[in-house]
Amino acid sequence: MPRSTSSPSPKGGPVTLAMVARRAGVSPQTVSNAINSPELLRPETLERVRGVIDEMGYRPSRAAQALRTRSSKLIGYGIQPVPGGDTAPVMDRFLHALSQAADEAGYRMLLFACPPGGPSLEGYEELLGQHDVDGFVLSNTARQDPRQAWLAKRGVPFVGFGRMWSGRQIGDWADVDGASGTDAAVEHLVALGHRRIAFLGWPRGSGVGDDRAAGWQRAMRRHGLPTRGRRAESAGDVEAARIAVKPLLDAGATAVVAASDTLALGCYHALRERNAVPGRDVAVVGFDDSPIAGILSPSLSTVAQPLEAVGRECVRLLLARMANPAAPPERVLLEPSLVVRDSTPVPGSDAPAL
Amino acid sequence: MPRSTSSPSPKGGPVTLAMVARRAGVSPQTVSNAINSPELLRPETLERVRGVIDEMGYRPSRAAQALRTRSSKLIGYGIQPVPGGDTAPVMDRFLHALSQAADEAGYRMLLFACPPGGPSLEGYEELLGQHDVDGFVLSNTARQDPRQAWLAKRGVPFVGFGRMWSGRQIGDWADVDGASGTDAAVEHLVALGHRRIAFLGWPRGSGVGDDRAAGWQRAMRRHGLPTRGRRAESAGDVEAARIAVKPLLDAGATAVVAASDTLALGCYHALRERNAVPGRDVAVVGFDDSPIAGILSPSLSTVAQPLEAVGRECVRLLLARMANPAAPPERVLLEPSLVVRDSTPVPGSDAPAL
DNA sequence: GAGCTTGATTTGAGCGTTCCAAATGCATTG
DNA sequence: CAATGCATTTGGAACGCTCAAATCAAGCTC
Repeated sequence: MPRSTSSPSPKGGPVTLAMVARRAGVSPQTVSNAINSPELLRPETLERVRGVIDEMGYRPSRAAQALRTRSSKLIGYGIQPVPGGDTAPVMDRFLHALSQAADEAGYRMLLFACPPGGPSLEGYEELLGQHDVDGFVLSNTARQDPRQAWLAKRGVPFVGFGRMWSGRQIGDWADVDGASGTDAAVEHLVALGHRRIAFLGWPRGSGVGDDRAAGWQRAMRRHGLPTRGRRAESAGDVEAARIAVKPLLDAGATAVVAASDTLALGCYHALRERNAVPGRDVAVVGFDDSPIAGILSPSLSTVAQPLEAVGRECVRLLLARMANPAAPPERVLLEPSLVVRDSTPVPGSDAPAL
Repeated sequence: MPRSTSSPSPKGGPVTLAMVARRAGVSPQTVSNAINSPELLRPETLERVRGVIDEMGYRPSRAAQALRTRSSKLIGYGIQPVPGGDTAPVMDRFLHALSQAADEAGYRMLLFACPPGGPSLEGYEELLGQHDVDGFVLSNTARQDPRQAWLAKRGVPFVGFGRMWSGRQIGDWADVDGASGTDAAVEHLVALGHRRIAFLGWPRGSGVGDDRAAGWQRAMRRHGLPTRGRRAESAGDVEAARIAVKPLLDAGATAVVAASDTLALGCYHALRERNAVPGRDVAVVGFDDSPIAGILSPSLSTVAQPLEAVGRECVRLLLARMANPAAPPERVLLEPSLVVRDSTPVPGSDAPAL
């Protein structure tokens, strides 16, 4: 039964609460209550008012609500230009999840274009017009960055996607348990019979990278497998990875766990160089499940982050914080999941065609 | 000279216009004018008021402004979940450009999470709370979709990223001249000495795909090169492309222009299959300059869309439309640019190492 | 010096909503 | 019958800002 939706635009202005009230023969406050506290109205009044609301196509003005209630129902999100571009898809999915979760809670995401070259705090000062947003979602919060402290001091509720790896922990966050992901990757490879499992990561000191390395190390230890000489570090690009992984292959690794899909791709290149086939000769596992993972040939097994869940958690944490600013900080660690593809073929399945 | 920025949060509420007025010894309206129409004030008054504004850290309340001026300074943008994921980086960059351009004009981007499975119009009805946004940016407007008509009827200003290929043209848009991009690709290949240049595209009927095909065809004709048997169509995924391109290679094509980087990748696979090397044996040009283009080996020459410019244009067109709703529609076509990489080596440069 | 223009500032009202306190009706009760 | 309780509804007032019109002080003209 489609609502009438009589076109309201040709008329003068938009339909206001007062117009609805007049038409329904009640006071404006009653209409307001019909929307915000229906339980206060007598059922028959409620029904009548609702009927008029529908009939007139009334929508409360967000601006007026925001002014009166001091709540804009907006959540800020600072997007940063991604230089390499390889994490863009990840952030895109995250943003989507965030937006969806926010919508479901009656909130909207408001974008703040952080200028390239890091979130200059000076800009933030100007950027965040006090009342504009009810809360903030920060991403890439790996390291202590000034934004947290700044927002905390301002009393603006915020939540981070990502732990803080250095400095004092401030505020709530949701993050993905990277160690658990690489642990699962090792577990998977061990089950396939691998024992010489190497790790290709980023230089130490990056919290995210160290976390992922730790999961590999932990799982290796658990299985009594040696980690010495099985770990290499590389910059984030394909070429650096190709070079960095060589010693690991020379040392006879039969499997490589990489800290990112891009690094895994470097590994592919290194293998091709020596006429070896990823998946057949050496197993490779990436991290992030970026679009390239599915596109590579052979397709790349990788650790997928539960971005939808992270988005939901971020919104949940943020709303909780807004409801109770004094509550103790809450931190959520989510489990990633291993996506098995052709670069780690399970025995019995067809070897990947090259 | 850093502004004082005395922390305003410990105080009671936020600083209001009236407080500033009282402190500066002027009327509220004068403070308002100091911000919105500085030229109305006597220079010395202006300076004094500005001093107090800075000193108190005053920021106008967007909510109150929006209520009074009936303009939220918000631009809506419907983000859709990208299924394949390979255009995500493109849209991510576009969104970024959009946000940046909007910021510079004093606007902010508000995200609408379009539910997966197409923009259900019913949802839009609920989604767009009349006053919420001043205007709308639509993307993926390739085909006539109901949103345009709906927004037009509602009197909501909007601009599309992408022409409408079917149906009546409605409203303003900015788009990238795909034909010009593939034309340039052919031009480049011809300059390298190629004559048997094939085109690998999507099935006919997709406006964007036909546009890109047309550019290839046009350039081929211009050079008196035959196009018969040099064109293949494929679904958008790598595997389909790998298969679809085979006949073109069999027919002796020395170069392939693809309608997307993903299709180009399929082409890479097909070449590898026959022990040919992209760039050395057969030149390949993609479209979109997605992250994979730079990551592939050999790196992929591709046509890059000027997304930053498109973003700026979208904002410009939208603002113009809002300023003058009755103006005739304006449409802008932007030139993409060819990014030459190793898959189309220029003579004299090193052949790409495999 | 009366009248007119110009420039600078103030006054009053209202944007559309929700909060607060008070009023209304009506049944129950001392 | 007056008093009490409860459920339902109402009347201002206020949120912080800007628009339109009014005021005030000079500066000019004749």
